This record gives sequence, structure tokens and C-alpha cells, in this order.
Amino acid sequence: MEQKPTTIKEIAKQLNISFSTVSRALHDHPNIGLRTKLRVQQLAKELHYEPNQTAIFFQQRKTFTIGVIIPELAEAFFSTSINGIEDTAEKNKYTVLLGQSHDSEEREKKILETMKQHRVDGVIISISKNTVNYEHFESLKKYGIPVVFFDRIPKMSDIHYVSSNMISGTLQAVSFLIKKGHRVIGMINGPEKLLASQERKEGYQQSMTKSRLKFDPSLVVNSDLSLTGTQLAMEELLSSKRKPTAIVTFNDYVALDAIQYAQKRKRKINKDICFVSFANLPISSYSAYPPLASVEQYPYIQGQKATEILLELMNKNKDETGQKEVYYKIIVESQLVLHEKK
Amino acid sequence: MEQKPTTIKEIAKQLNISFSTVSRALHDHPNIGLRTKLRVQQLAKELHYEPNQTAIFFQQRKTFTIGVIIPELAEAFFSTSINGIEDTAEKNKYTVLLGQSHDSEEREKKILETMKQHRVDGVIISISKNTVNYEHFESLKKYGIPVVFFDRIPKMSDIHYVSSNMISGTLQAVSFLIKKGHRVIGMINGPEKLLASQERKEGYQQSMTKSRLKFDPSLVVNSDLSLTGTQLAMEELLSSKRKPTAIVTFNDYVALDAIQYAQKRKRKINKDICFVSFANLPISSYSAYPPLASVEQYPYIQGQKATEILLELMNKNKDETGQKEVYYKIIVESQLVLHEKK
DNA sequence: TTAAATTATGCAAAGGTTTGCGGAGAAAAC
DNA sequence: GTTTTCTCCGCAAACCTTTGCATAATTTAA
Repeated sequence: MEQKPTTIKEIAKQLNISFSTVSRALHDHPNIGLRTKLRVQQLAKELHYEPNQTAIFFQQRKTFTIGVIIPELAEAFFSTSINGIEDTAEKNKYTVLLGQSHDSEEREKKILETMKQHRVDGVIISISKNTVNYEHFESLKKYGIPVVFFDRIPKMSDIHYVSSNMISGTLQAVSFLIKKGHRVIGMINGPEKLLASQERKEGYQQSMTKSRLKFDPSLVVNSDLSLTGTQLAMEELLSSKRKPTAIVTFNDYVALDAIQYAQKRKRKINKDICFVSFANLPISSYSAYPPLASVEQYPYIQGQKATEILLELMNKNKDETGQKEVYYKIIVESQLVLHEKK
Repeated sequence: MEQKPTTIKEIAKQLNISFSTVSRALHDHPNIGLRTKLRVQQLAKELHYEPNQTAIFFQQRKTFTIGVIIPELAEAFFSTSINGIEDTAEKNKYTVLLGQSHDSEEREKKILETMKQHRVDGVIISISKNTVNYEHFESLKKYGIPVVFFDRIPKMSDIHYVSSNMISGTLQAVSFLIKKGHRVIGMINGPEKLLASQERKEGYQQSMTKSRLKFDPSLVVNSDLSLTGTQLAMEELLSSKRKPTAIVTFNDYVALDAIQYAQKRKRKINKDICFVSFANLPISSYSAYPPLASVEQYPYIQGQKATEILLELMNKNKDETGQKEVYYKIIVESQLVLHEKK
């Protein structure tokens, strides 16, 4: 019973005109008679004509598809940013091909490979925290597939990216704690390789200097963001000589793990020790002891911006090629959000 | 600088053979001389030949893409099930085109439309809770695009689906509470239209009857799953004449909202009132008062199964067409998981 | 050697669409 | 009435690949 989709040829045959005429009629091409145009559009509707996109993709060397690769969908930050990506893409008639690296470089490569084969028009990517090799990104360039990075950005020059301002975000967070009277402030940072970690450290250092406090590098420890990684980091901080009374954590997940660990170690949350973190996830509003405040990074906007840049890059290609490229480096401001006590 | 991708024609020209030979050489076709095969494969590698998938898609009338539509990526249940889908798809060389309905029927339709245009080979969908009209699903059938539903399933006959066994899940949940001594048990159910809601009610009723307890329909209230919806539902239960000492909620999000509301109303959690819910999300492990237990629905497995069915449907099409169709109705068993006290 | 069987290669069509170019026919200008 | 100018439409190529069928080349059998 499966009906074959109507084609332009079919319409042409029934109307006894050439299929190029049909094509033009359907596209409101100027060189077309009003009469025939209407006849064609009429019949097209009757036969439920729908253009064969695969043919068009092929013909136009374009797929109106963008590939999106992120580490982990389950993390609220990423699923929210995908909302921004998807909405923007949809508005511009693009669809989203999704891939998760699960923080494996190998998977990341493989997904990128598949996407290249699927001839995506562009790629948005937040790299795996374990990715050390950047060749697979370079290779996309050769094929003229534009790439926009966001949030987790590789240390490469000549790339487009959008990220949130971690330096100023950290500044806000640390200043907030200092204003509350804390003098010894620890930091559980993420993997050192990540740009985001470096910026947090930078921001931490800046605000300490600003307030004429000593910057003690031993108070900045790294976690690989896993539960045990965070616990190790906490252990290190809690057993440090200069007992920190407040800790800034890499994100809310780390914060929650850290808080649980602090409780296990008999620290009274918000008395013995306070927490401030990043991401401002809804999860923390349900938590028993949420961090005092969290730096909102506006993932939706980041996704949106990244997509807008990509759209521009994908369309530019046609017109002005060969000009020296300008690289977009968009910084989305972050904002410390206080968690109200209930 | 942008190099044009190598085509089969290019290889053929350089080797002075016909491009059909090249095609066959690259596919290890039996009718091909070993010498030429090697020569071709050698050159293909040198020129970094990569087949133009869009051409192949077009030629084969297949895109190796499956569309996945879910209500909300941010919900852990769905993002986990997508993991199952993506992994299974990837293993079979399929890619995933993603769309979120955000629980809007209109968006759902639109996404489906776009996916149809993109000529996806099949669709996996968990429908929006506000979808009342099912025409857009029917229409896919006409085009021979197989659809597999999961978790949120429309009330249609002749469909393929996978869902978790809510009846037995609810049975486990309620029995658990009864065994703990509760006699008056309330339920905050989801929207009545959802099959999942009906099944929960069914399970609730069954276990009451089984234990020779009276089934009181006024103890089963519905929430639209929003915060206020849940609060309204809670208000109704708390003000009911027969004070329930335990409540089964539609999912963990509802549970957390309900628990917060109960606290606001000065109920002591796990003393005055206990909660059991569905989904078993990691979120609840961070919560101050998580539900006592939660019914794990194995979203990853659901996604996996749905994809496996879809793969089968997509491949069947070719061979045996016209046979009367068999509809898959896969029930994934659910499992009550107790939350340890710490 | 030659005929027969086998193996390797080429030809050409098909899949649906867009688009530059040329030409037919009609309207306008002289 | 002839030429010029438009307006509208058809032809055909191109995008790249796969594949059935025919044919050329080679091997095997007689």
C-alpha cells in the first residue's frame, strides 16, 4: 500500500510541461508565467508533492544539518545548551545531528568522522576532557567544514569559540566570600588542561590579589570531576594547614559531592565551611545543603551564540572565499546567583 | 585552499579505467581483478577518497539516520534513554537526528515534518504529554517510515512500542509501603491521558485489592507534572479526610516538589509522611529527604530496545513486504530500588 | 588450435533536483 | 509589415554513486 512519493517529473508529465518549468514554478522563480505557476502549485498540492531532500542535498552539496558533539547529555549544562542550539538551528531550517563523546577522545574522533561522512554543513563541539590531540579538528578545516567550540575549548589558535567569562565569574564568587568575611578560601578546580580551569584559577588569583590577600597555590586543588576525584581533592583541602572556611568548586555536581564529603568529615555546612560553585543547576535547589551561591553560565545563550556564529560561517563560505579569516571569540558574561535560604 | 573531495570519477580517470570498476573495487565486489582492486584501493587511500554520502543516500533512498523526538532533554530519564538509542544506533552505523517537543503538540508535528523531509529512515518517539491528535504519526506510516514509541505512548492500536511495566512497578511500590505498615496511601499520578498514568493507577488498585484494603479513588490525584500542579495535588491529598501516611508519586521530580511542599506544610518527612516514586534519578541521592524508594525504569535499556526494534523494521521493509505486520510491544520490567539511609 | 567457460571490465541508466542557455512565441517599437 | 524586445518555457548537463547487462579478455577444456 506504500505510495511512492510524488516527484517533479510526475507533475511535469501530468501537466505536459517540462520538469524544469515545474521546478521553477514551485520556487516562485521570476521567469515563469502566472497561469502555469498556479496550475503547477495546484497540482503539487493535490498530489501532496514534497521535494526529495536527499536529492536536493546532493545537488546543492549541502545538508542543512549541523553536528553537535558534547561530552555528556545527562549534565544539565549541556542539555540546556543544546536547547539553545536546537532552537536557533530550527529557526533557520537546520537540523541537529547529535553525538556524545562520554569524555573519550576516541569516541569523539569517531563521531566526528561519521558526521563528516554524513556531510554535515558545520559542527558545534564541546570537547571531551580527555582530548589531548587536536588533529581531528584540523582535518575538518581542510574539508571546509566550519567548527565552533563552546564551553570546553581546546588550546588551539585560529578557532571560533564561545565561552562564558570564567575569570569574572570566579572574581564574583571569591569576592562574595571575601565580603562575607572569609580569608582562607580553597578551590576545587577541574582538570588542569581545560581552559575553563585555567581561567578559574586566574580569577581566583586576581581577586585574592585585589583584596590584598595572599595567594596560596596549595589551596587550589584539582579534581577529575568524578566522585572520588572530588573526595580526594576535599581530603587534601580539609587536611591542609591553613583550614579553608570556604571553598569554590568547579561546578554544582562537584559542590554536592564535596558537601557530602564535608558532612562525612563532621564539618557543619555553612558554619564550619561554605561553598560557592558554578552552573547554578536546578538540582541544587532540592539539595539539603546547596552551595551558598553559584555562577550562572547561561548555557542556553552559549548554545544560541555558537549556532549563530556557525550559521554565519556556513553561509559566508559561498560569497567571499579566500579572504583572511576572522575568528570569533565570544565571551558570555556570567553572573553570581545567590541561593535564597528557605 | 579548500580542496575538492576526491570522487570515484577522479580515481577512474587517473587509473584510466571506468568508474564502475572503481566502485566495485572499493566494495570488494567479487567480479573484480585482484590487481586492479589493489591499484584502486591504493590510489583511493593516497587521494584520501571518501565516498560522498549524500550521493549514496540519494541513490540508495536511505539516509542511515533515525529521528528521535522526546519531550525534554533536561529530564534525566530521557537523556539516559538517548544514550541507549545513540549507542545502539552507532553500532549499526546509524546516526541520530534529535528533536525536543518541549511538550508541545505543535512543535512535535513540526519536528516530525522536518524529519520526514530529511528522509530519516525511521523514528523513535516519546510523545508530548499534551498531544491529543495522532494524525502526524499515521501520516508517517503512509510514507513507509517505521515508528517506535517508548515510555510515553499514544493510545493507538497497531503501533510498535517499548515501555516499562508500570503496573508491576506500582505493585512493588505500594506493596512495599503496605509491608511497612501504611494503610492509607495516596498517589500523585501524571496526566490522565498518559498510558503510564493509567497503568500506575491500575497497579495501585491491584495492590490495594490484593492486600484486602479498600481502594479509595479520592486518594489518587493528578498533577500536570509542573511545580504548581504537584502542589495543588499535594494540597488535595493533605487536606483529605483520610490522612495518607504515604504517597506514591509519578516520578522523582514530582516527589521532590511534593516533599518540599509537605515540609512547608509542617509535615515531618519519613515520620508523618513517606514517599515512594518512579525513575530513580541520581538527583534524589543529593536531596535532603529523598523518597524512601524509587522504581527504576531502566531508560537506557528502553532506548536500546526501541532502537533494536526500529532497526529490524527498517531492514525488514526490503525483503518481505505486504505480509501482515506484527506489532512489537516490549515491556521492560521495572524494579523498586530502596534508597539507603546514610 | 579452437571452442567453451570463466573472469574482469565497461556502458549506460537511474535516482530527483537545480540552473545556464537557447529558442519559440508574443508584445512592442519603428 | 518588419524588426526589436520581452516573456515564458524546454533542453540538457551536473551532482556521485550503484548495478544489471553486455562485452572484452583471459583461462580452461577439448
